[in-house]
Amino acid sequence: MYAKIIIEYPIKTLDKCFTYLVPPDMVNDIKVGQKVLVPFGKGIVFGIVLELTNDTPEFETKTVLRIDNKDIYLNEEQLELGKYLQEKTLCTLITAYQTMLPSALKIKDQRKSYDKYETFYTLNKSSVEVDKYIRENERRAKQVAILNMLLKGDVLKKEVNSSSSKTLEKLGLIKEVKVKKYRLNQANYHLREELKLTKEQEEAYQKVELNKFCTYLLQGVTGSGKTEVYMHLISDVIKNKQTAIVLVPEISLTTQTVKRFYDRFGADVAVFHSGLTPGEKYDEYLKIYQGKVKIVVGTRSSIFVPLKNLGIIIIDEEHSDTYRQDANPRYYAKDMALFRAKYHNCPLLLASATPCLESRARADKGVYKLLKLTKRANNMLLPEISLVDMAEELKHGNYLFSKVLKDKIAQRLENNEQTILFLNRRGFSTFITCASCGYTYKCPNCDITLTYHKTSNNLRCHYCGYTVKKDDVCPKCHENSLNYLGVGTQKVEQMLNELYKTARIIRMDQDTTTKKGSYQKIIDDFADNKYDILLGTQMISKGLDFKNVTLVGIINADTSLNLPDFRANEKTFSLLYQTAGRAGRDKKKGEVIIQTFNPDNKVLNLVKENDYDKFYLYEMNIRHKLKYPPYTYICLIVIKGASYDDVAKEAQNIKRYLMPKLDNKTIIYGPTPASVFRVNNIYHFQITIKYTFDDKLSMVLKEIENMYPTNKKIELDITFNPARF
DNA sequence: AGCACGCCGACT
DNA sequence: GTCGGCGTGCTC
Repeated sequence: MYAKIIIEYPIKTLDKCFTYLVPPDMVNDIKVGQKVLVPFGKGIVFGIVLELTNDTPEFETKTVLRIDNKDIYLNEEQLELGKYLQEKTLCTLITAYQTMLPSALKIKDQRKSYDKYETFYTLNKSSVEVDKYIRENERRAKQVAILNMLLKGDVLKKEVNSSSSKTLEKLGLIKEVKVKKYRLNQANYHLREELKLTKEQEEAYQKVELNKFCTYLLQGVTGSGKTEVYMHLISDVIKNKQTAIVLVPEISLTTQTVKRFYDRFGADVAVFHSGLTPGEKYDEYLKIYQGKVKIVVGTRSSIFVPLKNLGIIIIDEEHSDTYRQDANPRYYAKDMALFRAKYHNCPLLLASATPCLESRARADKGVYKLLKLTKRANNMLLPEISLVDMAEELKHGNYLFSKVLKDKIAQRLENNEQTILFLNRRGFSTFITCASCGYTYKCPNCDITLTYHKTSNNLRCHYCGYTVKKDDVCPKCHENSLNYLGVGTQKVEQMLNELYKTARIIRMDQDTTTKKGSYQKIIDDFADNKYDILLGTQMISKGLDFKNVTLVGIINADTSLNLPDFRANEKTFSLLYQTAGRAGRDKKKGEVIIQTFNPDNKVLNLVKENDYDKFYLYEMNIRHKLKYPPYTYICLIVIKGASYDDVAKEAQNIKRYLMPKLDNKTIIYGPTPASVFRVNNIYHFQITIKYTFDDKLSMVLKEIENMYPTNKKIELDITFNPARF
């Protein structure tokens, strides 16, 4: 018997099978998907068995040395999924499989075992015999005590370890047993009954057909109770003896959701995310692998968990960027979800208050089934939203806080109600804004914000390469206020403290949430009314549910609007819409104040109207005109290297190579300096490909990748459907 | 990735 | 004349 094996090195030239002889004594044990040790070149490497065959190869073979872990291997679905991942991202197959495994099971991991055991004492004789011994040895109090404990159940050895226990062991009355210990203690939960669905929820729930593949898009306004719909569906799935995956954008931002899953399904739930230690992840993986849990709630990589009999896959906040991995392999969890849902012939449910345009467009075309929740549960009212012109406020000396926002905050303090203030953090790229009127430079061709390049003092569009010189004064208001300074949360916090001396303010940003659990503490404390004002960045916009918050203030709405990204509108709408949704989640109606230098901006006015569908139609129109997704697909090639000249030259070469080989409807932009042009002295250029249909693309890109195999001067990164470019 | 083979420059 | 630079090519 021979085994076809891929080996551990993630190198393009090694991305193929090598054939090894399976020694006779291994024939019964070896399985496809197992990790094995094989001689390779001068050394010994790990590999994964992809195929077993009895055909004798025409060349000399070496022999498989041993199976690394007989019991844990990739099942048939995982092997298929890996191939799909490879196809989708152009990574090596071994990288694909590595990506699917927890680090403890990754091939390079040298540790022998992550298994932990605990030793218990258990009775080794019948209770009758033990009773007899107790009666005959009443004087031996210690021994009797131990035996009495053991009659009630097994006891941890270390709790009773003594000369007495050793004696009992020698007498054969008790014995040691080793039990696998799971690192994660089961979370505390209080099982709760299912809530009754509202009429709308019930309708959505009824429309999802189990045991049949179909993608659904559940579009529900903030507070409409999407989670409750998931629960009911999962409940049915469990009754069918099937399993479920729920993807959430970021565990730490969704603790409230996760808790609800525990409270509803208890020990059937496993949580999977990057915050777990390798050992914890290994344990959770094992539980899933052995079928001990039925529901996995987790972040992006959880889409790979080896649950069998999937009955439903749910992607919560489906518009979130976190479902795209921005390191190799650059996969999109949604693609993987689609594959698995098809494989198991089960529904895939995408859900969001603000679906990404691609999803919503597919729902419009009937590719996805659209389910809508238009009302908040418990008859909560949607908040009232108003825009404030900061250029006007600035004239009256109101910097950072408008008069109306200041007044409203004061009002809440008086009424013992809470306020959330949202500070739109700026991105990593530098763009120029006029501090007095809010003007930003835009590309006339691509309608995106121009990026500032300090060295040449000009502004460039990194989509098409359009360049202009930076003016000394603002071209719109002629003030000398063009700058690229942002405001930090600390500065805002300081100002708040000065404005409201007695208010209890808590800040939540990267600085205050790095410690484990600190995020949760802030959330809990705020929920307990220990603070009046919560000031934060992006991380406060999602999923939080505070009953007493009646005011949400958005300090600087424009920042995300000006991101040099064709999705800037979509991001802004989604962010502001979701943030606004934090207000008025109980009886009291909420209010939202959005501060902006662009009060006439269409997107902001659509946020004000609180109407996703209107925004969708507006934005689709723009996307259509400029040929952006969902009307096209985007593929991004980033060319990286230490030498500016080499990178620029090779980028040109790649473009020249691509031009004649692609479909004539496919458009190639660039090469242009990437939005982040220089990082650690590595220069980045990018080529953008816009296509609607191009069956040659994938093949041509593979050719290009092969043109730079071991060339250390140039590195390529290819991303399909990038989050931004 | 690692390692061998191989063909040109500055050294005891 | 040799030692060693890293470009190229192979690994079942």
